[in-house]
Amino acid sequence: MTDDLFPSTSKDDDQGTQFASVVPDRGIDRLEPLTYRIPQSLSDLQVGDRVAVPLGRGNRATSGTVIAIADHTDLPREKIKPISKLLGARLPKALLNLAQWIAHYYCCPPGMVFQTMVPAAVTKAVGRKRRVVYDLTDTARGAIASGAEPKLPPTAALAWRALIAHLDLLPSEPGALAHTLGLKSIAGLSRLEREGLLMKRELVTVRASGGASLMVADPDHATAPPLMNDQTRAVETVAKQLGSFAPFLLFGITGSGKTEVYLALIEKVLARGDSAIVLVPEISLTPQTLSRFAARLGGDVIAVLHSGLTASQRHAEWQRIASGEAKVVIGARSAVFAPVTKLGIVIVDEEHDGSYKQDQLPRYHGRDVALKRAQLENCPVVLGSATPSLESWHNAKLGRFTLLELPERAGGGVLPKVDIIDLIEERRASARDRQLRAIGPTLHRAIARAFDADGQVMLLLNRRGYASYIGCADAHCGWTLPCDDCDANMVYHKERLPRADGTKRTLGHVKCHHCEAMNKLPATCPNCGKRISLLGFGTQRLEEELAREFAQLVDGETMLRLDSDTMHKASDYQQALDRFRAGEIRLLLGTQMIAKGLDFPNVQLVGVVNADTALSLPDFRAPERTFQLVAQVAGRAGRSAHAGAVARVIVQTTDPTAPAITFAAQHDFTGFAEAELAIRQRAGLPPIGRMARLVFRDRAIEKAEAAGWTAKRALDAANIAHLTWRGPFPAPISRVAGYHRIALELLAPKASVIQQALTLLRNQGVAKSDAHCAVDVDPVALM
DNA sequence: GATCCATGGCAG
DNA sequence: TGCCATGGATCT
Repeated sequence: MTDDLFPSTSKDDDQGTQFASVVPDRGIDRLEPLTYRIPQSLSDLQVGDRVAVPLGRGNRATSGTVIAIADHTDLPREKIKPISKLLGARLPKALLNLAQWIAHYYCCPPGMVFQTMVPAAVTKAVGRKRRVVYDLTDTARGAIASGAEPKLPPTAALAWRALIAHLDLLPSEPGALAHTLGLKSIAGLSRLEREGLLMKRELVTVRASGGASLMVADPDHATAPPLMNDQTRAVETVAKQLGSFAPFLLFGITGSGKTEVYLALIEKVLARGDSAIVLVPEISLTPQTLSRFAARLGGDVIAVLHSGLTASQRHAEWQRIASGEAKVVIGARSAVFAPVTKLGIVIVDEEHDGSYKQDQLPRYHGRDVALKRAQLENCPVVLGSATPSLESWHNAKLGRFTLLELPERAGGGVLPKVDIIDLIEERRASARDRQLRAIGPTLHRAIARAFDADGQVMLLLNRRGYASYIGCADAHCGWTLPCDDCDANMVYHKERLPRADGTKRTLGHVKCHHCEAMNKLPATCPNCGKRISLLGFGTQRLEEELAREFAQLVDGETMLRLDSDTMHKASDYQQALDRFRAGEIRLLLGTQMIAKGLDFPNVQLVGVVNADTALSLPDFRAPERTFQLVAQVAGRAGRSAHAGAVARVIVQTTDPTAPAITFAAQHDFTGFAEAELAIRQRAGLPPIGRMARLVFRDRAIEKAEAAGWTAKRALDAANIAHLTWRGPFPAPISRVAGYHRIALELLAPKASVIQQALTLLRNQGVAKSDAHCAVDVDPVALM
């Protein structure tokens, strides 16, 4: 009515025009989306659609997500640009809400979240093919249903009869259809089109190319083994909650059959017509794991998302999920964003694993996002672990999560005996021969015994390279070789490169593990001119020592080293584990990579070469990580009752009374958790309190410090109740790749208080997640 | 006076 | 995040 009273030209232009709120895929740190006009050609645009829009003065084409559609806008008309085109992907509503929660909770730009949610291959539509196909019209369907043949000239009639005999061929491209129907030409088909019986339409498909085949169903796992009582109880408890939000902590010792619980639950979810998301750490995403799921659930229903996929495979898998064809999604951290429509359950296996936390923007935690998603979609979420994070354990103790326990091994096997060996004692005992060894006499004897009994051995050493630092041979000089650009020592690496004649030459160099710096080993100490010493043990040096001490160990033949230097692709890792399982490899050594390699029945000895490496880090979670590492690797031994052989675990440490180690040796998670939680309680640390961490980085230390102090002063002035903060102080690694790092830690008893502080800092522009400032909410590593 | 480059504001 | 305008520093 007001239209008649106040006619305006722009109103006429606006007739029927709609506007979309679009979040561009950029690190634009503002929570308000941008408004775009929806052109006539895109009138079927929907909320959740991924679109291309012009952005900025140069109107650069940018991908973005439509989060709202409205009939009008208060913005001046001339500011508004039109949406360029649809990108052919649509996010379900729950993911839109999830993205906005993440942007707020983790203090990061919403566009970055959408960019993370939708794989680049999907945005770029890698492998997409558009085909024009023939399909039946409604008239044709009616004719077929009635059984009456329409009146047609001879060629068309011939085509029609051929067509109704092979309806399964539709939709199909005209040429191919004519050929498979045995027609001489497409003339008959085009006549059918003119008669209104066939129509042309566009069919969009994604062709996945390259890469290895994703899954082979493993026949050994085709049928469900009978569940034990605890497993049945766990399945029933969770199943009762299907259709509503309910978090569970499935605490099951290694080998207790957590996977069977997951499978049984997924079967129930599928029976309801719902979908399931299974998160696993990237390293556990092996063909073994996948084939077990495929054998039980059927490969067609499963989609896999992992780093080894080609771009087109990733796109194809994503579309299979979005279309509802694939109902079970298995993947690493980012699979929590799988665009399933009717989510029935989320499973987070090895929920304690640190790799669930993304260490780049957006710094989200896959497990916590899984919990939020389950809450938004009203479904249960099951967190599984043999060594739960203290966060989840605490939540279970408080009754926020329902605790489900699997205290027994499925095959009836027993947990191995763990011996703690004091490295200082060992060195004293072997002081006579002057050679410094990584393996003390006790572990040495145990390895020999395991070989005598024809068993296999796994050794864990959580340090890459040969020598972890380089120093002057003269202890009085005290010089060590640092990285020029980082606050860290250079690590000596010894590469054995093959020569043309088949022999190998040894090439040594020093590397920085924080930046890409690489140098030659200096010949002498630059400080006093004396000799250089290679100090500390890494996996390469351990490998060399083993080859020297045990004649049966030949590198690459009977012994294999597994760390990020030898494992370049997922398939290398896979192949290594296969060779170990087959028994060809007698001894497997490596970093924490070896702690997760499923089960190896013939492992008689697991050795932790130095349990102190993780324990001595300046991070309040160091004991928790040490406990997890020792407990997880110990679980590799004696997974099945092996005839006549008692599996053994030896943990070497210079701190044999450390609770993280003694509790792990007794397989006593509960004891460790109680002791450690008491410590956290006293310090107000997570999970009792909540934490966020700001790291200010700059090439100029004064600037980083100034930013830290500005933030601190803003907090001082804000006077937020129950908030405490520490710093600014230099981060434990105070410089990385030339950037100084100044940290400020926020602590509060509740997450909401942390959120209040971050919102304040964000609004004042003091902490805004960019190149100069990293905001880490619920950090898992404090380095 | 021209040009180079670090810095900051902005994107509908 | 990535672009572009801005202005101060530096070279010719």
